[in-house]
Amino acid sequence: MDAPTTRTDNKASTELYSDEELRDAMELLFFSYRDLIREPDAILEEYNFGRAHHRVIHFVGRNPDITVTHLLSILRITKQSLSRVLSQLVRENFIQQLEGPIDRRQRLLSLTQKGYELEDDLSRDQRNRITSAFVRAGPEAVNAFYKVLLNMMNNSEEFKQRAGT
Amino acid sequence: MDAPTTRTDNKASTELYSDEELRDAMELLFFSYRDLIREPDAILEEYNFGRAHHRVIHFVGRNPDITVTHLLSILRITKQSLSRVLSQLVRENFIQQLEGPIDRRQRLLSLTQKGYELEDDLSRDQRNRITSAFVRAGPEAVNAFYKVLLNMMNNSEEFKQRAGT
DNA sequence: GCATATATGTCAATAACACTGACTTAATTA
DNA sequence: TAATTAAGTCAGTGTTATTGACATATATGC
Repeated sequence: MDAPTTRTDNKASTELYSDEELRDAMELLFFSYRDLIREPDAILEEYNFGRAHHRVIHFVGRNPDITVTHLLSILRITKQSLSRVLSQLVRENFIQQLEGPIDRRQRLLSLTQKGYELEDDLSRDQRNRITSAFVRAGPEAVNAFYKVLLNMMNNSEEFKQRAGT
Repeated sequence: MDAPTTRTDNKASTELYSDEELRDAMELLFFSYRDLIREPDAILEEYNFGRAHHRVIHFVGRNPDITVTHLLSILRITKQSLSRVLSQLVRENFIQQLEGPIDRRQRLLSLTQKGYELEDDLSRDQRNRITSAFVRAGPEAVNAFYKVLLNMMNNSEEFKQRAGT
């Protein structure tokens, strides 16, 4: 490698994981993420939808009767950004908005039958991919996979709590 | 869950991994990916760069003397999309282009000293995150993590070959 | 040596998805 | 009643991608 010393200056070759190994891990995440969204991307195109629509469909599907505010906090986008996507999904009857029974300002979001069907379609290849990856790697590997990713992210406690239900 | 039957119709509760478990895995990837790019995103902003610049810096850093064509095939974007980002990075002296010694049409790309410094900066938090996730999960978990992600992606053989060098 | 193919770069128009800022409306809460 | 909250809208902007059409220099096949 003809990289200058700043790069190869690895602090210590005695360290557990080399910088290059860590960069490998990052690429692995990059490539597997890319391959995971490839098929849904193709399906979305048929509807003239984009990834933003997929994310909304996914999180509304997993959190029936979610409020707009809560959805915004998960997606971490602005109201205006969500608006375009969400109003399209409502207009085309993939998502329905119901007035909150307690707080009538709220518009509780949920998937319609049509929305569930699209979600099923969009996630099919992803579920197949993950299943086959889990099966091929074995059950201990699945736990390890969860452990590593949870350690990588910020609010892992919150996630575990949600996923545990 | 009050989802209609299309959703909860899980084919079989005897299956190894439930649809909800698989959707958990997808969210886990989504959230950890998002947290991984958070810090680099903030650094890029100081330079008025975006994620596209980061990707170029990363892959040029890992593949010194890469050709434009090869870089395009890794990134899977068009020449025109790369052009804007790459010419900026060259103009600001993060990347240098050298005429190919054999094929003089080629412009071999590599990071300058300044480019390596930026790459180091951008990847620091990511490397720290991954290291700590690996350490906390233990060495067997790291192998399992690789195994699962490799099984999820398309050209895993190609990746393993590259990463193995 | 000439025709063809390849590597790179550029101009122009368009689209998806995000942003900021400034408001409005309706309903809840202090 | 006043202030706050939930949701939505209008207008303008920026980044990153796209397609299509060309231009230039170099390499390669016959």
